[in-house]
Amino acid sequence: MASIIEVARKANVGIATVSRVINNSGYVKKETREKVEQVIKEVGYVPNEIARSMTLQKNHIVAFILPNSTHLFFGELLYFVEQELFNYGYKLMVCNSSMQKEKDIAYIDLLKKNRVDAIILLTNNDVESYLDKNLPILSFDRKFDGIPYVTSDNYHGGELAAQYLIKKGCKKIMFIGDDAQGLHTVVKTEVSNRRLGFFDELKKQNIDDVINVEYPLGNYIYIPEYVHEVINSHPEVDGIFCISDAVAAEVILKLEKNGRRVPEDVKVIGFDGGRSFINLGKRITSIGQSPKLIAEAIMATILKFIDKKKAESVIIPIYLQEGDTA
Amino acid sequence: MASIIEVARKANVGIATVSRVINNSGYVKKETREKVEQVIKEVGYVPNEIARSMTLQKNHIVAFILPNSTHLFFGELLYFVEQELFNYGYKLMVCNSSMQKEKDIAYIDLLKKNRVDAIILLTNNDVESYLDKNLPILSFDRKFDGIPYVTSDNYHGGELAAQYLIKKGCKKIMFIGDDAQGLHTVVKTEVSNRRLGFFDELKKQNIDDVINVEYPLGNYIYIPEYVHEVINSHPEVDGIFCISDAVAAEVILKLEKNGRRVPEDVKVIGFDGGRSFINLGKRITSIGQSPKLIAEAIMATILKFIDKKKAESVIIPIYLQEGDTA
DNA sequence: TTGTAAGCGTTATCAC
DNA sequence: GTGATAACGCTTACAA
Repeated sequence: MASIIEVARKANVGIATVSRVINNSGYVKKETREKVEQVIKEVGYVPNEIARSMTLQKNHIVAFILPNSTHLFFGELLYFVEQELFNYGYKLMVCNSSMQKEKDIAYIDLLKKNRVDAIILLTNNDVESYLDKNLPILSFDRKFDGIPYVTSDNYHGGELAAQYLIKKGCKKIMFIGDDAQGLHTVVKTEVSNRRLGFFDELKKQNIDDVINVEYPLGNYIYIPEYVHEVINSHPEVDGIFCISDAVAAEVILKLEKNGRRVPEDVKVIGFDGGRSFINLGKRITSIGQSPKLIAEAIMATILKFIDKKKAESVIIPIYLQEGDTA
Repeated sequence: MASIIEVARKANVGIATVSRVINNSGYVKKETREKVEQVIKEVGYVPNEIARSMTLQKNHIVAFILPNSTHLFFGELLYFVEQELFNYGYKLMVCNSSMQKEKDIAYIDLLKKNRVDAIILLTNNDVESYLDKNLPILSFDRKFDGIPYVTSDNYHGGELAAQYLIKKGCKKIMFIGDDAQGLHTVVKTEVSNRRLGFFDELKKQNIDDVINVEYPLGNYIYIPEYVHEVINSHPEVDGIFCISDAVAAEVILKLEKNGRRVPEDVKVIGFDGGRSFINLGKRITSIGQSPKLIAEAIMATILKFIDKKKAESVIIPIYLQEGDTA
């Protein structure tokens, strides 16, 4: 494949001139430029980004490490992140960890070697010790020491969920989630604030007797069997807040299988929003996160990294998304 | 950041020796190796992949250009492709074209500059003239001149759909799809074989009077309003094959809104399978494609590119996935 | 076993 | 305006 040297030779100019032409930098006489451009076309020259990255110490690649791009919300976030990056001339490398800590780590190592311009990290694993503080890493939904993060306003989301269930007349309330604030898992995630906001708001409204069902993090979708048993053993419950729409969907399915109508008998509200509306059944009432706003905040953080400015953590507003289940 | 030279100096060896150590290549005396490894740890040296790519003319990056990673089937395919690549030591760059031809082209250009080791192309746009035949490009579901492709056995899928509807007793049958074989769109896709196999099989079973509803490709999800009108104007139809599960979902929703029960009054069968099962309503009966098998075939093709062997096109088997709608 | 040096394809500095 | 040339960090003959 033709290199800049070949172009320079055929155009009877120095390589610096060719470089100036392709980058539109510095002064080049009009005729020289035209001559060079013609040769470029003739030999089908395409600049080599790898060599460019080498000199510039910058490859315009950003990596996104996430548990699973097929998870509806994560996948949507991925899409918007890619759009933002494209608009700013960056490419996206996708790294599915499949929830495995070893894969998180393998990817972090890999990306260090690849000198990517930034890493977006979305994980529930305790990888703090692998995170170089002066590497351009930002995290979504997780706090790691010295690493800026972007997250939705999970606490307020919890409050909204509580308010909504109460407004709808629920008396006996339950929370179901795979998040454990250190009880079962090591890492404390921002997601646990959903539960905190929810419980705080209930207390504020004088509801203390709330059933809290937590279980160790799995694959974000399926719920351990015993959780369903717990639900069944509480027929008095008439309002449930689930940590995600995926969990809400599972819960609703089981409730209806056991003859309890949603929302007539039990109201269920989830978290995430967006695409949970695209399905053949009920639309899940949910606390919505905006993947677009989140992607924009992530991009802004990355640009700060690139400008060598200090990046602050950001909290993105959430909203209630009314559906058919609460 | 420390380079190989710094390590060499501090370990009192040549850079070639350091290179041998980090790549486990060639002979290195045990003590020398240990000394070098110790220095590497001390200075926190991480090999620079960019420089490595430069020398090796190979960057271990594969790019996947696709319309939209949030599309359920595409997203799932993306996930499996990434897994395959990871297992073989390759990284994945994701390029969402959002169905826009200009973005397809922009990405193809970008990837030429980046000298990626392979490009997986999934598009409905006519980008043939931008496809360098000696570039390592493979396509999914589309035939481009001189480019190997991987696709599901769409034709047989169509046949299966026909057989199933007939078996279920359907008499008046309709096909709905956004694929146009040149009627509306420029590119002939492999997907059009779904329709061909379907019609051929019906004819074989002496059903000739089939209603064919086609419309220009949109975003894979929403259907033009007039299609719904066509459906309504044919109350005699009792079996519908839709080009995808996304389309089937739309169709089922509208049918039920208009008081026609699925599958009691009308049986509907889609195409894609897999995740359409995860929702709060009926599971769509579908002709399933296996993203895992497809990803494996794609990986095999990429390995052929890398080995400079000739890559043949591959057709992946499909299967019937019974659900609640037919 | 190990070290030297060429080469990979750019950009940028500095003369001219 | 333009052209040498160093530098980026690595791999790999080739020599020792």
